[in-house]
Amino acid sequence: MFFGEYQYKVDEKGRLPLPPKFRRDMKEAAILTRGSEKCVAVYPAAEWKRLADSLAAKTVTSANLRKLNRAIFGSAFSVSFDKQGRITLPFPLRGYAEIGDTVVVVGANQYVELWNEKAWKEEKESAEEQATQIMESLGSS
Amino acid sequence: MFFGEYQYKVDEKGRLPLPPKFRRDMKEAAILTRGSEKCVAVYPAAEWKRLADSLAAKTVTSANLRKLNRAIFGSAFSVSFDKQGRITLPFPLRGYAEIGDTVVVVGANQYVELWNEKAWKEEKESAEEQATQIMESLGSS
DNA sequence: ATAGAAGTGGGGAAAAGTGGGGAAAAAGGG
DNA sequence: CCCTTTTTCCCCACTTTTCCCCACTTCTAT
Repeated sequence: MFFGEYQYKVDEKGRLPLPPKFRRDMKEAAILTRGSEKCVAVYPAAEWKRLADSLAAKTVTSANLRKLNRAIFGSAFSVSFDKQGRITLPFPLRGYAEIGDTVVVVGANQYVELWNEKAWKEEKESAEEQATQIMESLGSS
Repeated sequence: MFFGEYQYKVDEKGRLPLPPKFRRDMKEAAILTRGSEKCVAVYPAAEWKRLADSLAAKTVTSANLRKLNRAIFGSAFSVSFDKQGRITLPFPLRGYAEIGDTVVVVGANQYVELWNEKAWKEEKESAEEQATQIMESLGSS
């Protein structure tokens, strides 16, 4: 389970550390992919496999399956940690989430998200605003 | 399992590299054929055999199946890697996918696709859109 | 105050990307 | 059928990028 919010620098080589607690749950490797919002999603290998399998199990037309494969696998990258516990952010993802020389690492229960500092601030505000409503509607079901 | 998105140059001789990780899963050779969308599909030999067998298993009476066979096998090329890990893109396929002097190599789980840069950008957007819908419907389960 | 852990930066070796030359093979014409 | 021309394939060389390792600084906890 991942939670908390951390800010780090991204160095000139595109490297960024993950919090030690997160690292331990990622073992040696992690899968990065595009998040639904403008961020990068980081999955532990096992969690990624679970997600990929559940998508593969979904019955869709073959044309849709191809599209789905492209969306899921096309933007996925496997990364490993160096001796300092850093990962290197692949260029396409870095561009997509518009991450410059700083990054916000956010725990999101089953996985982790990487955000542009400014984008995260905005998302956070809107999330806090809506969280109350969502929790109330959840409670009534 | 193939994933990720990589951009390479195609040199004057029609050669292009594949990512080292992909190469390792292709052993010595690969099969190229027309993709269903405007791209080139790259199969590892084993995966290609699986595909060919599954087609052979169907009853040959259907005219449509014969057409399919011609389309798939007629435009299939076996290619090998040179010492630098490159393949040579056969001219007919290069023309079909309209691949110029740059190419985008996309992992799509069981196989790999080669795209014209611009065409991939468009396909990617529509794939993302659709994937979001499917994933959200999955999320409720 | 000190020791350990974590964040940050950079240098060097190895791997990967890119381009081109030459030999062998194939194709074509006399 | 042989010779010439063209194409293909293999190999070599250079450049760029990546990865691994080391070192320094900062923060925290005892």
